[in-house]
Amino acid sequence: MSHTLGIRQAQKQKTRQALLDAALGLLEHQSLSSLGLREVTRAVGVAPAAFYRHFKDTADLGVALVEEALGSLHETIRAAIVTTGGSDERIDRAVDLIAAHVRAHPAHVRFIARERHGGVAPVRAAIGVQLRRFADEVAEALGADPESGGWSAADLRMLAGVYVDHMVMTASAILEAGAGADGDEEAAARRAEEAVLATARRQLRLVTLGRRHWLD
Amino acid sequence: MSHTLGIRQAQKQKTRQALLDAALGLLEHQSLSSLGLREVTRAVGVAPAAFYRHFKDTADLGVALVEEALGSLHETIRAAIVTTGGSDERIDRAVDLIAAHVRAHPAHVRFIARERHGGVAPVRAAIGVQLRRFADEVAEALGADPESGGWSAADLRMLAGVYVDHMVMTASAILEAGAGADGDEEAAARRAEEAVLATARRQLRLVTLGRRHWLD
DNA sequence: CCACTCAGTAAACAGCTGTTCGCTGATTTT
DNA sequence: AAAATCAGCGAACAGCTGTTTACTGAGTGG
Repeated sequence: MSHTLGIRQAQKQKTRQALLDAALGLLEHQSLSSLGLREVTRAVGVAPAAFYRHFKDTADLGVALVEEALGSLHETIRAAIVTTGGSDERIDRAVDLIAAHVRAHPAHVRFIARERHGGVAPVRAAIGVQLRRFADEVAEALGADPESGGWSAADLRMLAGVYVDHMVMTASAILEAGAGADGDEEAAARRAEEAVLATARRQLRLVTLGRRHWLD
Repeated sequence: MSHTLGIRQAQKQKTRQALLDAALGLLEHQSLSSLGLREVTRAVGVAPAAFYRHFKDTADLGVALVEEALGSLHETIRAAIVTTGGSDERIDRAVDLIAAHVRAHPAHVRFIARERHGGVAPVRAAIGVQLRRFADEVAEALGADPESGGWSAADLRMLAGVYVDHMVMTASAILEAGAGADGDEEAAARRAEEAVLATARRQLRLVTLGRRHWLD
């Protein structure tokens, strides 16, 4: 789509991506707040000073990770939104999409869940902005649904917030379920994950029922 | 209620509490994962080595903080549970209780929200256990409610989970609302907090509606 | 072809970290 | 009154941290 960037810029972006990937890996067992610059460069195999060619901070790197992580989530959300059919089918599909997303990008999901309320203010803010954007998008889609006739914009926004929050919580819960029995008991992990999905479906059904009787 | 402990043990517990308080203060702007042992002792005005007389780790200190923070929350939850009256009154009271709790223990709420998905495994586990305990308690109370006739134990547990999760999320949102416009604009902070509370009430009303029509 | 740009290097800086050691002196126990 | 306990101290340890510096050498554009 664009100017094939020179081999120099290509190499630079490759290193940048390597830094992001290494950081994401290191963040599996710690918070961004304690991620060291040297730690990241060491994992990539690059001099500490090279870090400054790409980011000014580990917080800066964190913000870049937010873009990456929520960029992929955005596609999943759009896919869930455009789903048609009865409410049960839509719920099943939404939960399946979330589960698939967690399976495809576990580190991204962990990062968002961990840093959403984390100790690094710019990262928290970036996540907040994006999630609010998602909620606006969902609210707009809900407004287009004939089932939402008579709903105020504020109520639609409130409902959308419930859906987005529930999605993030569910994604994190799926992750925990997989990590809890990891190692020798893969079957137990599968069962725990299925239990999380079943609960998530029931919770969505509860919300959908409330939605249906909102205007009484 | 107990043996008046000697002046030695009293002094020890005083130092221990000072360490906990100092840590809680330092955790306003960072995650437990990056909290240093020396940092805490320096804030208290005590030698680094003294730390080991009370905790073996900062993770260990974190677990102690979980007990403290969720101990106070537990009382608030019990107060919310025993509330009687129509559903709207119960919702208003529950939201008011949460708001009061956040005002009384902001650092505790921040700690729990931050470390619930944080980078320190033992602390995450401790929070998970306690929140699950709270949910069980809520589920039991819901089961005693005549409005829950015909509900399965699993469904009651699912509903309780929604309530507990929503409470934690709301508490954290109240905190953010207060911090967002802090400093020169106290009026704006009040308005932002009231908006959060209004949304929380509507969300609870939505869930209550779903609950009422669950058995259709 | 040649001047220039600039991603990544190696070294050095002061300052921080967790942990261990033997010690002190007030409190407790015998 | 003598003996034992033990919370807190101060010093030392190796190893880590972020940041700056002058540098190299491959890639670029006129």
